Amino acid sequence: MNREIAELGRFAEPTLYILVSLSDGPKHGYAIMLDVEAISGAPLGPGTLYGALARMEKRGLIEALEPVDRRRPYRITGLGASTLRAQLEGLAGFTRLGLDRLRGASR
Amino acid sequence: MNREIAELGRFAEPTLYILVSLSDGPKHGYAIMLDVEAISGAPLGPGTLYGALARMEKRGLIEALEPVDRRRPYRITGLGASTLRAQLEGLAGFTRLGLDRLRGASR
DNA sequence: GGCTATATATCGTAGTACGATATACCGCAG
DNA sequence: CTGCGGTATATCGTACTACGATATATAGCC
Repeated sequence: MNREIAELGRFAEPTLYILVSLSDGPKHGYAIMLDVEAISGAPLGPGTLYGALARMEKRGLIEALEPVDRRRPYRITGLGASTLRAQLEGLAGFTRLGLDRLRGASR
Repeated sequence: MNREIAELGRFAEPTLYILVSLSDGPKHGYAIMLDVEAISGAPLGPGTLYGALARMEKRGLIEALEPVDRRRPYRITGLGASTLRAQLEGLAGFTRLGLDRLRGASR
């Protein structure tokens, strides 16, 4: 049986990682990069991060706080938190279903 | 407090849904479409499906079986199954962490 | 014979991830 | 005091992808 593991390409979906990172409390971009890399294993480069942050702010998922020194912190909004919760619960159900099926509990 | 929920754009990531669908047993494209729509709620159109199937076969995650009538069934490979398991376990850990942080259990 | 469901396939567009690159400041070792 | 590595933000370009729209063909049914 094959024990190799392939990458699924673009599954990273930085938005969810960033939201989870910010659900811990406000952070600035560079801190989010380090946090996401710590919890996901995969590095989150600036090209991915700042594009995602701009999009998320435009959508009202996060909001920018007053800059401190060179840092531009972001905070998760109510919409961001409820969206994150809904997405995570959906994902949790999906992973449960998937793992059940893999265990052959379909019949 | 805002109770709205926003869509996260492209998070659907059909690859995982297709792998979960096939972990139930071999299926042909149209059956996968119906199955994925049933378990995810969101419809999976042919444009997304067949492109993803071709990519997945090229990557060795699934393999094509002998066509029966007009149906072209696919089966998940060993690599596909171990990849799916690893991805789901990673996702399960991530959702747990995220929901814990949302509950404020970080300290 | 026409409508709906089954079934696969392709094209185009818009959007996105991500590496690469650039800039600037800070602390510190040498 | 100079160079280097870490901190911090920003942008550009490329390649990839999701997904709606469209096309085609068959089978069953009313």
